[in-house]
Amino acid sequence: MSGLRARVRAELTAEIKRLARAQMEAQGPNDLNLRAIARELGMVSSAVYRYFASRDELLTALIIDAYDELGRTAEDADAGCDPADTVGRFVTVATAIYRWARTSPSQYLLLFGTPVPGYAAPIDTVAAAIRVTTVLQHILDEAGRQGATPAVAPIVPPTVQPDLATVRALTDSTVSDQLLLTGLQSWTAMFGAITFILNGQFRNVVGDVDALFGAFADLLARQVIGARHD
Amino acid sequence: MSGLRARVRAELTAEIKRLARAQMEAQGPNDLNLRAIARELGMVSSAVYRYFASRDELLTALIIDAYDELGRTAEDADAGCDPADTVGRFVTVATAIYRWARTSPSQYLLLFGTPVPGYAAPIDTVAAAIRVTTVLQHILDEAGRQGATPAVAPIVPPTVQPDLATVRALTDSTVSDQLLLTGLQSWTAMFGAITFILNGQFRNVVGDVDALFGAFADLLARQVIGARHD
DNA sequence: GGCGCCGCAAGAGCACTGCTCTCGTTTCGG
DNA sequence: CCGAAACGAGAGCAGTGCTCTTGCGGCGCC
Repeated sequence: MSGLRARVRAELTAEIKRLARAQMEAQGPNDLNLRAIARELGMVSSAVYRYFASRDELLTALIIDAYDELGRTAEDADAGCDPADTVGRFVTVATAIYRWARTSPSQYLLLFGTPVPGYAAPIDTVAAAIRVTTVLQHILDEAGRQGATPAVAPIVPPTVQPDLATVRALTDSTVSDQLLLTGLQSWTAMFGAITFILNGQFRNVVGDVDALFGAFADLLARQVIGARHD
Repeated sequence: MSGLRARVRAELTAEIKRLARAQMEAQGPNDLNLRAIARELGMVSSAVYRYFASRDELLTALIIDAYDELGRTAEDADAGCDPADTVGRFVTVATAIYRWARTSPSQYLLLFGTPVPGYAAPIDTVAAAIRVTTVLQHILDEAGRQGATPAVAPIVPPTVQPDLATVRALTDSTVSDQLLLTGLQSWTAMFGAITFILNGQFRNVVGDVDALFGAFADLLARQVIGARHD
């Protein structure tokens, strides 16, 4: 096992993914071109199929890698924070996610952009996707333990209560329905803002989008963790 | 002018767009297939180019139409509201937008999904895009006139103040920077939530996404229009 | 060590795409 | 009424994802 052949294979697999990422970064996340990758590798297109059975399979591998990078980015950012400062943690993690998204927009859009046509995310991606939300949820858990209450109390629809319960179970926390629902809202708002900025939806409207996102992140954190009564 | 030929041309143009929309709805917004449209029309592919010079031009036309539909949807929803009930107006408009997005997801994603590769939205689309935001801004203006204040006061970065000023000028309103920034945040949060739901990001997490969105909309409205001191 | 198997790259080829060009025909407007 | 413009058909070009066959090379087993 682990002969020369296996090593070469691993290297080539990584190289293909690297080139694929570079290509997406250069010309949008949607037109991943197997033949161009093969060309850059000095191979013929059919040879690439020895490493990835199809374009979708390569895409899946890239998605998993991206989820992992995103998760690691969030974890690293959170690790450098004062654990008790939940507002600071949220802002720090949000900023780190935003920076990563700006650095490699095509990878971010691979995860949160429009899914490619006919592509159904395999189960493999789910595990990788949980990582970043776990970080966010841990912050929420800590806030809950500190007795935090959202600035505006949401109305929790009865039909989503079971869903909240399963989400809560992921980190076996004890946050209230209201805090959890507000947290969910803030997370989608954060990812939504990043997607908006990346897609250029604020073009010709807001110049300093970095500052805008910073203001959003701060606002979101304080909307979720509004008051603390012990 | 307006001879038989012109009428046939207008009809065929509309028919091409109709088929394009149907095709997108059937198999994702990204693979708009000119040849398939020509086939369904009983024409040869080159004939379609008499009506749209390129795939991008057809796409642009569809985008403008979609922005118009979205704007009209928002306007109609707002028209049926008590003008003074700003929270109710926001929730009503948001719900109408959400319903439209669920009805024709590919059209919504055409506007708020990942832009197609290499496609730069022409100026024509900008005018159409303003319509829906104008509705939302009018609601915010009314709230401002009533002396509303956001539930959590945002920190307004100095660099975005001029941007806020230009946004404010669009409806020559007098809302405060804080209210306007919070409004901007709520709008991106709303569109972000819809995009999340449409992209299936909540799959296997939340079952009743309709109820979830309703809760989000209500929460957002009350976060923006928090207190009123006259 | 040798041998057979399997991984590998190459090349041709299929069905498809967006788009261009040419060529008769039809329709409109001065 | 007649030339110009608009139109549809068809062939064709360059490109795509993917398949199949054909040799060549490293690998493990006896």
